[in-house]
Amino acid sequence: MQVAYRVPVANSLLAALPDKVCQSLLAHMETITLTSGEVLYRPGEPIHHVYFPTDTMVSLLTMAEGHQAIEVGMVGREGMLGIPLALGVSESPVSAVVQGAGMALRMTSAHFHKEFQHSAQLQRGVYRYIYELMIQMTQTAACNRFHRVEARLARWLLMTRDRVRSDHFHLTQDLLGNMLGVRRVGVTKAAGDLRLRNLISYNRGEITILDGDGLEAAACQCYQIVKDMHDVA
Amino acid sequence: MQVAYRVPVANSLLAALPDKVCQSLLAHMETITLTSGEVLYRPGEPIHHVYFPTDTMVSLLTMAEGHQAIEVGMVGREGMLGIPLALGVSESPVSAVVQGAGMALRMTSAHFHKEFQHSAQLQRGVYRYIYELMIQMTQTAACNRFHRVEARLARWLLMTRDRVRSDHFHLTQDLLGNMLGVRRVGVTKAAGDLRLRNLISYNRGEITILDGDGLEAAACQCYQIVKDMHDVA
DNA sequence: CAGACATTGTGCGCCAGCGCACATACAACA
DNA sequence: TGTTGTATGTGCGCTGGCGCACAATGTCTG
Repeated sequence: MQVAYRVPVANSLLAALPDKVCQSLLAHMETITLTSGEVLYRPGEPIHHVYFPTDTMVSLLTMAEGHQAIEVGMVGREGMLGIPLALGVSESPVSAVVQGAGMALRMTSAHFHKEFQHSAQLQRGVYRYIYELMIQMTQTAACNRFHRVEARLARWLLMTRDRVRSDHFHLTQDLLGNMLGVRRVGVTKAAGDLRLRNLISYNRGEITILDGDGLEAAACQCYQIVKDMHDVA
Repeated sequence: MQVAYRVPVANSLLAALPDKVCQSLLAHMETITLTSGEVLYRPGEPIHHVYFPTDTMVSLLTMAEGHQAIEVGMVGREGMLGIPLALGVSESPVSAVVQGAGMALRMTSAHFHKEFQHSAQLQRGVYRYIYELMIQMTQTAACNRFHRVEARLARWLLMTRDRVRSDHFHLTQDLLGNMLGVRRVGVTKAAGDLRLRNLISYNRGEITILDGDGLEAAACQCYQIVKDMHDVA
């Protein structure tokens, strides 16, 4: 007789599912390592896999006419990539770019579709997550419009920390500029300021959060708003 | 014997449903007149009704710390209000404010929930719409970040026209400022410019689009992007 | 070790939009 | 007819972020 003990799953969307459902999903999944800069989806292209990050972070990016990209959402251990499938669409409207290298579970679209049809619990979890992602997106939209670069940078670093579960990650200022929708130089200035205040350190893409509380104080409230939402969830 | 002829439904989300499903929904709906400025949802408050606009337009707004609101989405005859219900959540994350006075069909949350559970077609339609709304939101987010007030104003007017199905509507510059996330004075300037170019006319809140094509030229491409998406849909 | 490249730092002029304050114009109503 | 309130127009100084250009590092590789 088999002992059914629960393997701790590092992705909280999966972990929240009943044991049976979760095991059934895991049976069709593989663990893969995502590397920084990897592009999981491109706008308009079909989705081949869904991903459940465990200790990595993936940015959702939109382009704007003649401009660089801008981040509209962030997916980590609290969520999944490939939600259009749950909405009956098989292509991604946004780019998905891996920011923090790390691990994720993945599964083919076909398998996901099958599991999704068969499990009301999975549906519930995914739909709930879509709701949360929409809140994150709208909050991000307002934030991108109103708040200063320094506060947005602080928020971004904190949100990334929460998803990657580490105070240290690799990311150049150039890429950060793309996330925040500002010039690289704008990041240089904002980051330099945060460093002066001993909140972070960085060197050639190696960023470390030194003072999380201080960074929270420097960030806009958008950080707390999105964080609270996920906690309550 | 009853003659089952098809009543033309002015809401395209409903109209796309099979006759039977559509009739079943209509049986539980009432037609109401929405007046400009009416608030249908407030963030965090429970959703009592879902709405299917026919010739009105409703703005979805988010607040940002210490700032005015900003529009993150726009719902007209192509969609519905109350999508959180379809995602298993009974409260709205955003404000929903009526911009263009007009008619809508509405139905209680309880009835909608029942119908939604029983009709796979309705689910398909609504989920598809959620997907489209997400695209609109992300595009709006990028647009709000990058494009100039004048282009965004032009886009807003065009999108409103498409939803209200009229070249003329009532809206003060002050309210427009809230939509676009800029000062009222910013709207005065941008609108004055559009007027100088004979693209629009306005007087104490009465706005008329004089030259739709010219306005499209003045708008950012975001207009076309979102429009194309709905057409293809 | 030298060269190529990637990353970060700095300076400078520019401008869209902000905040504030005030002026005008029109409408409604007493 | 005057008063009050709403809507629009204008002016002014300020600033955050932009675009551009160049300098100064650190890293990798041949």
